[in-house]
Parts: sequence; C-alpha cells; structure tokens
Amino acid sequence: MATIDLDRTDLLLLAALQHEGRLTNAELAERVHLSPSACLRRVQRLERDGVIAGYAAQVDPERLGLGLQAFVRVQLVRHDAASVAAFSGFVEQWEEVVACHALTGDMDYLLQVAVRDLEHFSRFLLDRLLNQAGVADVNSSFVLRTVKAFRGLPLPRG
Amino acid sequence: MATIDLDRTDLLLLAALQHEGRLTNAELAERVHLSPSACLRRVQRLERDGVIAGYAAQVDPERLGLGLQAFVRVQLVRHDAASVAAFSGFVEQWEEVVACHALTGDMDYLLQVAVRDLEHFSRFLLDRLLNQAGVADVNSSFVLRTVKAFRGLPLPRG
DNA sequence: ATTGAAATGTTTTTAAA
DNA sequence: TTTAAAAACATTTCAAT
Repeated sequence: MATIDLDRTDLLLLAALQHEGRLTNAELAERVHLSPSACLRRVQRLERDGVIAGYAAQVDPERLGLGLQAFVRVQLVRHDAASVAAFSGFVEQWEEVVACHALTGDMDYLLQVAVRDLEHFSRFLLDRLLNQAGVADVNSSFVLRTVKAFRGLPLPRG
Repeated sequence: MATIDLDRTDLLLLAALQHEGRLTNAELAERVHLSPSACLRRVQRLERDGVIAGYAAQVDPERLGLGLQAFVRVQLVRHDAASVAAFSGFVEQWEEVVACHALTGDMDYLLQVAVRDLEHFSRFLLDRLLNQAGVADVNSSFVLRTVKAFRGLPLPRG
C-alpha cells in the first residue's frame, strides 16, 4: 500500500507538476508526449493513489511581512501519551509553527516557525511554547540564509 | 520592495490557493465574491508582484519510496567565502537534500534530507557530506513522526 | 484604479470509436 | 489510444463606477 509503481511517464508528470503545479493538461500532455486524454487519466490516477496529495501556491514569506524564520528544538518534561497528545494539539493550533517533526536524538521535536520579527518570536516563545506546553528545554536557531529552498522531492530515475 | 499591501480579498485568495493551488479561476472568483475577470487580475497581480512565487504539486514521499527523512546539522571546518560557496554548491546539487538553511547558533547549517532507507542515508553521509564538503561536524536526527506538515504560511488577518 | 458583463478563444471532459 | 463533440473555463475588451 505504501510504494506505487511509477513508469517513466509518471515520473515526468510528477517532475513537471512539482515545479509548475498549474500547467494545463494540454501543455502537460505535450511535454510528456501523450495525448491530452491519456495524460489527464494518468494525472487523475496519481491523485487518486495519493502520489499527488494536493496542489499549493508557494507564497513568499517576506512579502507577507514574515521576515524571520526559526528552527526550534524542543524537549518535553514528560513523554507519556497525554503529554505528547497535548503538545501535538498545541502545535497544531499555533499558526506560527509551519511544520513540526518528532525526532530521534536528545531533542524530541523540531519546530519550523515563521514570524514577523524578533519581538513576535519572543511572544511566541514566552506566551505559547514555554507557557502552556509541558516543555523542559528549548533551543532556537534563526535562519540567516536559505541555501536551498524546497523545490520538490527527488524522483527515482525512470 | 519587500512587503506589499494586501487587502482582505487578496488574503482570501492566498488562503484558498495555498491549500488548493489548482482551483479554477471561476471557483476562486465565487469564493471571494468577485467576478471572474476581477479575480483573475488580482491573482495575476499577486503572481507578478512575487507574492505567489509559483505552484507545486505536493508529492507523498512514502509513495515514491522515500521512507526516511532526516534533519542533519552541519558545522564547517572553515567559514571563509570559498568554503561556504563550495558547500552551498554541493548542497545545491545533492538531490537528497530537499532544503538547506544557514543558521545562527553553534551549527552552521540545517539540511533536510529525504532518502529511501538507512542504507541510502549512510551512503549520503559517507560518500557525500563527510567526503567532499569541508565538514567539521555532523549531527543527524531522523523523523519519527510528522506532527504538523507544512500547509502554507500564516496569513495576517484581513 | 478596480470592477462586472459580454464576447471570444482555449481547455477540459465525456463518450464513442 | 485517439477522435470529436459538449461543457466548462480563461482571457480580453469595454463600459461603468
């Protein structure tokens, strides 16, 4: 149920749509040397099978006034199911947290945070993270430069 | 040049397109209570102004066979311009690295890595990161669970 | 400067070959 | 897989606010 058989053409479609998610079916068909109807059916299959989970506009955080990005490593006081569930619930509703992963290693969670500025970050840290969430330890690093922005997953070679 | 004035309608458009990047202009127009032509012009303006940087299909790594995600913190041996440029160049071309940020703190870089399995990760670490890249120290953490997947940036309230 | 309505050309989608 | 027709859609123009 996890992995799915993808042929060369599927990979071409995914490569195209990862970078240009609003390509028309007609243009897509041309690029992969398929008729529009055949192309459409393949894309719909990729969507149905969950290979393509959705489509998203990529918004520039700077132009929204979100000038500061941070990675925050978090360790919880306790690791019982209730504590973990509570923390997950908080993270889910805190809009400043754009992504959160549970990790191996000495820090339990890595939060990716997008805020306007240091003051906004400070309020996030004090009012939210350190206040309500059963947090034992926190370690914040700020993004100085994005060396490589996410531009899609690596695709197996066809 | 950085921030841009966005009214309530722009924010509604961004909110919609961040989650459903392939909404038709007609549907989009209905949702924000605008005529299709007015809606189209606004979306095109957001694209021209760089607020919308692009559109991307969101692909499920599991279904591609990328079952292991890791965050790798990296410290370089030296920090002169040449070392930094060389490292950035490597990171850019290593397809396993899906994102890379230069950070404040004692570790210089945070790499987000997507690989098939531990063996693949091991090869990435030994053949690439520790081999060619002027790396002094590396600290890897593996993703146990995605608590909150990226689902778009928080938008200011209209 | 931004909008809505109508007209036009394109794309998607269905159904049939 | 392709073709052809129908429906839905994007896009332009233009007049109005």
